[in-house]
Amino acid sequence: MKLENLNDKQIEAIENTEGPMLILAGAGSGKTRVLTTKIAYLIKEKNVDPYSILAITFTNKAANEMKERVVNILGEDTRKIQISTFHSFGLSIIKRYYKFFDLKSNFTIIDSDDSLSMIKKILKDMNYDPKEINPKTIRNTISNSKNELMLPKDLEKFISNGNYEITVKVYYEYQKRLKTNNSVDFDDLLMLPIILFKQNPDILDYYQERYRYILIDEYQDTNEVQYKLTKMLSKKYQNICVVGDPDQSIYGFRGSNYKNILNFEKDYKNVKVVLLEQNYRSTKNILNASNDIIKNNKNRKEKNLWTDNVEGEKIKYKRCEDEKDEANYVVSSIKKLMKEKVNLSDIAVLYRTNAQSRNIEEALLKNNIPYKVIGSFYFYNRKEIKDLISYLKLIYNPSDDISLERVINVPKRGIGLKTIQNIRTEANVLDDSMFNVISGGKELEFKKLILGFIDSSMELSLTELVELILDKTGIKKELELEDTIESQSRLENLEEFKSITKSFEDRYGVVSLAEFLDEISLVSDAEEYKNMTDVVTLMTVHSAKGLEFDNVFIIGLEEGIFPHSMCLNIPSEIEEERRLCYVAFTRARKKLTLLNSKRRLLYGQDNLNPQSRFISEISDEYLDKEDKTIFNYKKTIAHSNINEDEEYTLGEHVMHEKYGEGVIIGIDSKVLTIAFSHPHGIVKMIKGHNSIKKC
DNA sequence: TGATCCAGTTTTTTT
DNA sequence: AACTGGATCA
Repeated sequence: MKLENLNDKQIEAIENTEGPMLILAGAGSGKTRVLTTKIAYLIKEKNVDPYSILAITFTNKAANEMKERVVNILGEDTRKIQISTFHSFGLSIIKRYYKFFDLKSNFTIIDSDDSLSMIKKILKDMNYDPKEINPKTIRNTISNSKNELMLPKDLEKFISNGNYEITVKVYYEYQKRLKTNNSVDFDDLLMLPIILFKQNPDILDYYQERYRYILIDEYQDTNEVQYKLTKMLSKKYQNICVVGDPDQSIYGFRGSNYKNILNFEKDYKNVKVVLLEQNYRSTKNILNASNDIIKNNKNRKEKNLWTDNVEGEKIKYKRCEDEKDEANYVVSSIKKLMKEKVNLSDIAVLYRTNAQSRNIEEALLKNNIPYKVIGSFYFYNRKEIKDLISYLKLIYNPSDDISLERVINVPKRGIGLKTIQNIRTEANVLDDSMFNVISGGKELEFKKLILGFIDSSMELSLTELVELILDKTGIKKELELEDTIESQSRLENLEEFKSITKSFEDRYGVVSLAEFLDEISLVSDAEEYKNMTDVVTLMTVHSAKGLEFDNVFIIGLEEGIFPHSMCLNIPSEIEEERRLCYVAFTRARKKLTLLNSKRRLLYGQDNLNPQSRFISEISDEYLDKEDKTIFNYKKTIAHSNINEDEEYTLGEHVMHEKYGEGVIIGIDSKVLTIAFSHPHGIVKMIKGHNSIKKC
């Protein structure tokens, strides 16, 4: 196997396959390439069975990409190789040993929203006032405990005050309810395997024997449980290769500890350390500015990231008047790039908080520039989607009380709070699921409906099942009758969900409900299923980790936004914000544009934020502050040639210059929703734009 | 039971 | 500004 186009350090990292290895890989240093090549090298040169390799990545997306790359090098039969996130790896273990945890094989995973509503209900049942006891705090404490491997009885030992006592009580009850619901929460996916291994050395031994070669990506973002799991698995053969960059540790709020990577050399004996310090991604200007920022962190191991790339353009910095102005500046810059024939897929807009996407979205919409927003909230958190998923979960796991309560009266069936309460109490008394104790009334109708779905699910495809649910429950009919803009958009979302199940089936062949539910519980991002080709990407800096783009815009670089106001007074958190900023900067290959605004409407209030300290940390020689662009909002609208008088009707056919023929399925005061054929799908456009013609 | 209204709260980042 | 939850009334 030829190791071409790799530098000495990279080759060293690849060829040393035995024993513990630490790869300190700076941003853009070809880390993913090294990892995939190393996996290929193990299989091809060292005759390691792909079955014996375990590779852990941070996101499912990264896992899929890595798998594709390995399959590309070595062929289809390496597809069985275990490349996944910690969470899905944990799930695979629990699936295999579900009996040990007192679960049934059809257990489901509850998300953190469901955890929260479960905790709220527990507090209510225990007669605590949610104003005095914050359910979120309790959820976080429970989550943190699990990430520290503490069960209720362990937490009990730490009781120091009244609130803690309540937390412990809730924790006990929470665990009990998870069990009657036949479900696990997110943190269980990591904690349960460790409990299993601790109590069953033979099972641990099986996994140790099986996974003789372990590779962990983004090691700087591992938390305590993940650290323990890694350590247990690698103990026997010590062929553990971890990759990471302490400067890119950005998940401290979730319990990640960058010290795990700093301590790696103490944790294992005879560690081989390889430093990847050549950056292949960014221009000198971008890299130098990034270095300028990160060197302000006190708590840091000095490193020297360099590049042979061109000096490149200076980094643009624009201080705007307000957030609208900021969004319009971004859009006008994108238009300029479009004129230079830049692909939209080479452009990303990054921000600190999800809420910031809105202004950008509006501006892009007005100017008819296609985009996608990466982030879970936008899709899976919508009511109609959550309802639909709850139906699916309930069909798969009828013990899932959370899902049952969610949909038992959706659409309205005249089953009120009182009835639900009665069922809940009875279930509690009998220590059974709500579904099982239903025996009469309108509830029985509902139960029969679900039982019917369970029958149908045996012979229908996933998409057909979804269709059936929307139909038989009356969800579809209700929304159609409502016939408002709101209900239209809900219907569209449900259509989109079907296209997700469809593409899921296309991709993996016939899939079971189990597989699909697992996947969407772990892959929170609907965007991963769409193949939108040439669109601008909008996302938080956190989601951008591991990605790269030719052109990057970072918006909201203000004190209070980035760094976030919650962190301003805590030095360690400011350092994390700085690492986050470093991650944002190093996503850019060629062109980086920084923005902020003097005034910003936030939580209904006008805020005057000074420029971010991170901008002040960049040496002037890399910055271009003198932006001469005179930007006029009105001018852009005129420029995009909008004929506001154009009238439309629902169902009308139109022709788009890029997407071809489409049907109007929604009309707003200013915006049209148009369904185009695959792969474009449903697109929103401003009325009367000259790119659409009636036909 | 369900619709509506009002008051109070909230917003960091995510597998 | 937007969303939640609770209270009130039909």
